[in-house]
Amino acid sequence: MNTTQPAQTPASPDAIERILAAAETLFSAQGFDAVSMNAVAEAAGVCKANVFHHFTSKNELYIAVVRNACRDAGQRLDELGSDALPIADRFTQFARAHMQTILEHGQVTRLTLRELLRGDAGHGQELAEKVYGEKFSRFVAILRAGQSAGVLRHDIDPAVVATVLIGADLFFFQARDVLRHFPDVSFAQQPERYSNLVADVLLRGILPLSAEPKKTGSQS
Amino acid sequence: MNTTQPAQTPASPDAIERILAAAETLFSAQGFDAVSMNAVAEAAGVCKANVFHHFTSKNELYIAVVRNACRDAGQRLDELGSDALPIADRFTQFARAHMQTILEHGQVTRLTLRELLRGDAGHGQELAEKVYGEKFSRFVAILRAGQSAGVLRHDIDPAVVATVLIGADLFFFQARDVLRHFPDVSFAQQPERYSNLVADVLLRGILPLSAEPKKTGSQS
DNA sequence: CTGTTGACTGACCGGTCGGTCAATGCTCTA
DNA sequence: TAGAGCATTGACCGACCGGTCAGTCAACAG
Repeated sequence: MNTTQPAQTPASPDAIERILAAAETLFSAQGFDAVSMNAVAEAAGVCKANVFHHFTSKNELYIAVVRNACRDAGQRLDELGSDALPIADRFTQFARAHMQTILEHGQVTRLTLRELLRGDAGHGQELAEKVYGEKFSRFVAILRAGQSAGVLRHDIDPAVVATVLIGADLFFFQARDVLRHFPDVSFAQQPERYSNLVADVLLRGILPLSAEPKKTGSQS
Repeated sequence: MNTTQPAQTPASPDAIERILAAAETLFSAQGFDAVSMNAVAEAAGVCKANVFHHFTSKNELYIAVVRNACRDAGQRLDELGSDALPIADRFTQFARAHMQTILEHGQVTRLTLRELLRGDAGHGQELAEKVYGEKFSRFVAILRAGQSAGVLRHDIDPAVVATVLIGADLFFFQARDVLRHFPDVSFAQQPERYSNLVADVLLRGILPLSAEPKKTGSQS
């Protein structure tokens, strides 16, 4: 007789989640090598041997953390449907959503960047490919649709645009604290404003394009 | 009586350089924590104690490596003078030079990116600020000059353009191996072509800007 | 020759690492 | 009540870590 759950394992799933949460925090903050299993266990409030009971090795725990963390990321990107909007607004909207996702899931972002920097055997590199590949393909598809509709230049590579946008956002995320000290930078602490500025540059370029169109408004 | 140098230390500077070179290779490839002083010593062909004889601690060795490595980077950027060239060509030239610098000094780039990802106490963060700040300011100055000359849009933030370009290049550098597996990406192994494409997008934007200007050539 | 200096080494230190293992609960079944 | 099954634990292991130390050796100075 149980309320709802059989409670066969009174604290075990709780422990697993606590371990994963603690490991995610520590790994994203300090990196793989700098985090000891003892530290994970202590932060999770369990014994170290218990961590090894649930996860075969440190590597498996790390992979589980990455996998678990990536699952939640990149969902906000789905809210940008609204095919009715003009392409420029959709683009700006996507840029802003992407930046928001990066900032809100800072731990996952850091984790992924660390994984990118490893590149050794490709532990979670497959993860990065899968997760980022999803975002990437979706964004490229939007751009391609814009090209087909004639509202985007035909002679650009959508994948380049996507790469530039993602790179610009990730670099902003990584280098905020450094950029803050550059005298030319005024947006280091205003990610939303940065997103808008980036989207503007990517949309219209930096050349006045023969005759400067002045303020053309947004569209049509 | 000596030729030129007293040669008081016949092999010592050689050893120091070998240690620094080995440490740079290892640190950039595996990161700070994953590299042991024993590995550095072995790769340098000296005893571990000798490494500690020349460098007080592992941290000091790491800082020396970063400092030594950063000194050489960012020199190729000086060759982009040629004020006579039109702004579009200068921009493309800078973008290509920046990418070349990143790729040629791959170890330093990786080292700097790792340093960015740490962010803790800011060991080499000052280094990153100094080195990257130099490139950054120089590039921003070029863009500002272009604005003053009226050949660049006035309503853009040059620092944003610089950030986007640097971020796009660094992300390309980090994620080449991942991007290679994306079906939409055709430039993962052609950094020069990627540079040109990025420069083109940044210069002209992705919007056709009312009437598509067709192939405008490079410049009047 | 003797004395000094500094590069260099092998052996070693305390400590921490990832990982193992036997034993102890605790819950559910019968 | 007996016991199967799993979560949990403390004690423990060998390996390796960053760092130290006493001492060797070659090159100079006097």
